[in-house]
Amino acid sequence: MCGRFWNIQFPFLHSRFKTNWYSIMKPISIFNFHGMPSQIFEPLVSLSLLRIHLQRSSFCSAAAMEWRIGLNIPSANQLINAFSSYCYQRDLDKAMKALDFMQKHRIWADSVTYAELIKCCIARGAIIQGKQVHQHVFSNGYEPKTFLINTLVNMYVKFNMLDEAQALFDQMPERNVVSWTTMIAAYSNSEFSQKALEMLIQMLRDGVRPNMYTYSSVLRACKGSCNLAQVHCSIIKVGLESDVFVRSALIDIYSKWGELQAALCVFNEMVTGDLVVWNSIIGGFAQNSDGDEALNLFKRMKSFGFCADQSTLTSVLRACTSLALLELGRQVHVHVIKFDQDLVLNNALLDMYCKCGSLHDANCTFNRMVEKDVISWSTMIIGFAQNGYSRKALELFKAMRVSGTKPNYITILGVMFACSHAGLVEDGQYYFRSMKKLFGIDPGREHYGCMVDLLGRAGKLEEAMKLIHEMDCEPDAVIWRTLLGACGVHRNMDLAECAAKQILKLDPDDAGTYILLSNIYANSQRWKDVAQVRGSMRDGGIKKEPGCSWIEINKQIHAFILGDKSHPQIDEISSKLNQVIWRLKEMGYVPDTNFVLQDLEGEQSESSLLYHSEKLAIMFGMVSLPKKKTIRIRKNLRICGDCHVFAKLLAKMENRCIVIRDPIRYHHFHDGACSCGDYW
DNA sequence: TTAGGGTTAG
Repeated sequence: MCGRFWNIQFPFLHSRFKTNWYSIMKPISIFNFHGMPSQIFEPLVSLSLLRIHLQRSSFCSAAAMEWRIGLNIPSANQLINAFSSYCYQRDLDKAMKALDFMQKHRIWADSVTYAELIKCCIARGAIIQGKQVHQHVFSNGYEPKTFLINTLVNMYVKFNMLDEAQALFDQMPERNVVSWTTMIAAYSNSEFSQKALEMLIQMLRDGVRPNMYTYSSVLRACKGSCNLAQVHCSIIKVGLESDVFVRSALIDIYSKWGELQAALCVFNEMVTGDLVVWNSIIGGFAQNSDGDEALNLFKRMKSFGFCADQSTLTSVLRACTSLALLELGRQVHVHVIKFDQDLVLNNALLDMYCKCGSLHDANCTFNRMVEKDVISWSTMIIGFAQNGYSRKALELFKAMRVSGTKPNYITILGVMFACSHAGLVEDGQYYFRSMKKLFGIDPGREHYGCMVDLLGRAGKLEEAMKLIHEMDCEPDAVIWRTLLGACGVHRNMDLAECAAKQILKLDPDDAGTYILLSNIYANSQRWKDVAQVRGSMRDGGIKKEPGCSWIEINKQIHAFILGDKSHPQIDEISSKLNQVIWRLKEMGYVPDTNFVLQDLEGEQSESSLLYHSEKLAIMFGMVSLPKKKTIRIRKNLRICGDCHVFAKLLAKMENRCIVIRDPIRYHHFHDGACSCGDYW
């Protein structure tokens, strides 16, 4: 019992509810209504019976007992006190029974107690009870304080009942900064984020000064740099730019809009920050694929004495994922153990192992996870599919369905990716045709893209083209590029020209399209057309992105670019490469100069082919790592056919695994074969 | 005494 509630805090209760025999008698009928057996009302009921009922029965029956046996006479104060006690104990059922009693007898508690009850309703998702509290505090002319109405508005927001929240907000006789901020936060988190910005303007017009709570909420509603700049100016004007909540929200929103330099400026102005501000800036860089900077900031954070929490580690893992830093990722895993039950962190760990090509570690992590959600399952399915284990991906999808986890848009995309990369045309078509019926998911542009890939790879180019024309939405450059790639494989010149035309309409500077088209012409000996494509590229100043490969050795990342001889060990690497090629040629390796044509910027000779960046990176792995250690490479462009053959033969000759991650998928080379089954 | 910031899959 909370002593302070023994004092009547609302003097008007005396006038509304007089504690006399008449008023005490009234509850008796209520108690009977609640089902008390009539014999309980006999005056000679024993104390032990009372104890039993106090333990088993509701507040109302206990209060009735107390009154009947004359041990205690419940006054309005006592009833309010009991109600408060139930509210603070979060005993919702008893509190609601007491509330019902109070409602019938026009008794009101204080705002703080109702706020506690509302918190309890929110925590339990008890909408009906929450509405009863709302009705009670507005009944019989009672005028709740602004504080209490704010709490009710917040309750509707938490129940995702924005219309009810807005209606109550509109009825408020006066609104303070909390009232406005509650609604602004609600709209910022909703699909009506523009409304949050409109409310900020209305609030200022009403003469209510926004505070740090308001700004940290409204920032999330900013769409684009224009809104953001205006809100940022407003923050500076009211002198709130140094608040850590506002600062982290600013960093976060600038990062979300890709304005990392602006985010960094906000961060660098900080004199005393907290862990969340550090997490905001690290997360910002990690999410914008700048893993290097994210890791640098993480090092700085540690030098300032901050300890990483689950959010920090999640971003650090994401940085490792984008850079394919398996060894560093493994070190982070040691710290993840501290937060073993954190689902989001475990999902990030799982993704790191998948994207770093270590499926064994990924599978162990997945199997150890106590809690799995749709992201965990999707990550593992996509991980299997991208690493060339399509059958395992489909088996896991079946297990997911058995587990009862509902697949979503991305899960189905992963399943279709598995089908397209394993040539499982019938399975892919089945999932595509039945996804709406089986899972309630409408096929989106990406699903169509997977189907075009599936049909195109299988040589069903006309069917792929037909599907593009059947799409509900406009096909984008990615879909046309997929078709163009398939036309290259199956040498369909007419369709290739049509697809290339569509891509260049949508993305006129796409170097990849010019190169693909040029290769298709070259493979058919159409040299005039090859020259025309190259001329267009030259005239348009369009340059191919240079091929680059990265390898992690002793926590250092080494980058290799075709023709770049700046690496300090380049002589050793070149010498090793020449030895290896000589030995491979003895095994029957013949450089496939068809692929020289892909490299329009480089020398068109066998030597340029032999110095493709992944070959250099593999050689550096060979001279730097222990003999049996897997060599893991990440590269920015798709692997060419010659490097693919080279890696397969080398893996067999050296009896070691080589893993190459390209922008689309992974190649695990082992014993003369690749996990992609030469189908990529 | 009500309102606020950072983390996961294509």
